[in-house]
Amino acid sequence: MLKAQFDHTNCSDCPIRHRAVCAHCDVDELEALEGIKYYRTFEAGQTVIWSGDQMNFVGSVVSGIASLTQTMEDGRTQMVGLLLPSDFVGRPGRETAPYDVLATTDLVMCCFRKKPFETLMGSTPHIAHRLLQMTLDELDAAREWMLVLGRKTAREKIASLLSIIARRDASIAPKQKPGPIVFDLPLTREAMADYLGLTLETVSRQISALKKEGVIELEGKRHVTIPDMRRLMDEAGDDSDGGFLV
Amino acid sequence: MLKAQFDHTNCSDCPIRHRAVCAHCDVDELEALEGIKYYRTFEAGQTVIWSGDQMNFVGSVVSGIASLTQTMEDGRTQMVGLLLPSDFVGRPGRETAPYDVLATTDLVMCCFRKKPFETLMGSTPHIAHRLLQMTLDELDAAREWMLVLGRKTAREKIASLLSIIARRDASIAPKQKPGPIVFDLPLTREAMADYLGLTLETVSRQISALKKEGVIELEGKRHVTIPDMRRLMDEAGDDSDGGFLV
DNA sequence: GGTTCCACTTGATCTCAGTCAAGGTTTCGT
DNA sequence: ACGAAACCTTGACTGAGATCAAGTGGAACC
Repeated sequence: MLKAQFDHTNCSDCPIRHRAVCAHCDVDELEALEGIKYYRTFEAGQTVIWSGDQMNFVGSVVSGIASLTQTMEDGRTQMVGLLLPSDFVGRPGRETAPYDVLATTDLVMCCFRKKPFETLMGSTPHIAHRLLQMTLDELDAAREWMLVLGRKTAREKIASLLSIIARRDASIAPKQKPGPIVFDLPLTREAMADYLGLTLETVSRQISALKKEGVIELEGKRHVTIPDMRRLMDEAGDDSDGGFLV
Repeated sequence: MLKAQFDHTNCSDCPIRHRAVCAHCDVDELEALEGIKYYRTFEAGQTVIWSGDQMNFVGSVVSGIASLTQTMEDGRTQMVGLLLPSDFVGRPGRETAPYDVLATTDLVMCCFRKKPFETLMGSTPHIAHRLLQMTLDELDAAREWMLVLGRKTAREKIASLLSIIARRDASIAPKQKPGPIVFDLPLTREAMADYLGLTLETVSRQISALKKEGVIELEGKRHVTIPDMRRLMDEAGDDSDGGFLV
């Protein structure tokens, strides 16, 4: 039994809550994964993969944040997804990347070579199922975000983003106290603007406004405290506190 | 061999290009599908399923158009997907619908009872694969649409929508001549506005403008001719004519 | 310790799309 | 044929967010 080599205690890099398909948590056929799994690290700002490039791996984020970004010829850009630790990247059965993947912060990814991974998927229906589930989740998140982009005001957009990051952060370090939520913004104002379909100036102004009105507290430019999560979510226009994730 | 009972000639309702998982095209285990497949029809404006409802079927659109819509408490709505003939609806492994499904026109759907369908999926990896592929396509389309919602001008949004409908229409009746493209708009101005994150007045104005400038021709309010597809796509800000579909 | 660079903030102004309002057309029921 | 209800168009005005521009604060690098 090879399992011992790959169990959680042997893999300090991977967080326990590895939602993605991963040797440590999901696959008994560990022999099949030996040699096709590897780690890659990126510095903040580096491009993981360019839109249109050959994509010969799939994988999941171990630490750091990556973004999926689309760009028009004239330079307008829209972030179409945010990859937080445990999120999966890649398209089984797709040759090229449909958008740029950028390391927003320093980034560690746990990758699998694509071909063998696909083979494994063919012989392990359980993985295909898992992947389908995850893709459906992503689709829901994308569609939820369409409502944000299409119908919310700048202020609501900012509040929506903050509450997503807060919730996501809390679930990774699930010390869910009833008290204030504290986290560091992993995105620059510009990255937030690209995610929200705004300009960085508008982002800055709205954050200042939320701060002045006490909805959030700021220490420096990135360290955020949310004294009352309920209030933030009201600002976001969300009714359901039902957990949609990025 | 039961196949004869279900082959294309026996199913006048279903279009040949049934992209979805369907007894006629994809499954040899036809016995398994007998009794779990049925047709439902809806009139324009009817609700197929409400957000939050129990969803006990999956299926695909045979004819007509359905929309996936999200609504905020204050009534703002955003369409998050358009279901054209051959598109799939439903969430294997999900209990409740995440958004409203509305019949935008008169609608015929080819449905499968969910439980047996899931069972079948478990025993037929081929279907799970197909479904994963389709979900990934939908995800790409949703993300492409995020760029439209977040970064395009009203004019570009209209042009984007028209070119999607035109392309989609052409692929269903693939008589792809190089000449002008002709089709009927399946959406009201209001529905277009909900899809594009605009108001119906703005939609109307932009369509009038495109008409005045000869980018499109209109006969009545719905019958559209596109004399030069290339020009429309320039207006949409799309560079790649690469086929992204709704 | 100063210079440089980068991320951010704030102000002034402009513009695109939203809002409010009125009127036109088509369709459908009686 | 008439009236009502959808659906669509157009105009005048308003306002949220974009654009342009100047300035602040902190970290890194000689």
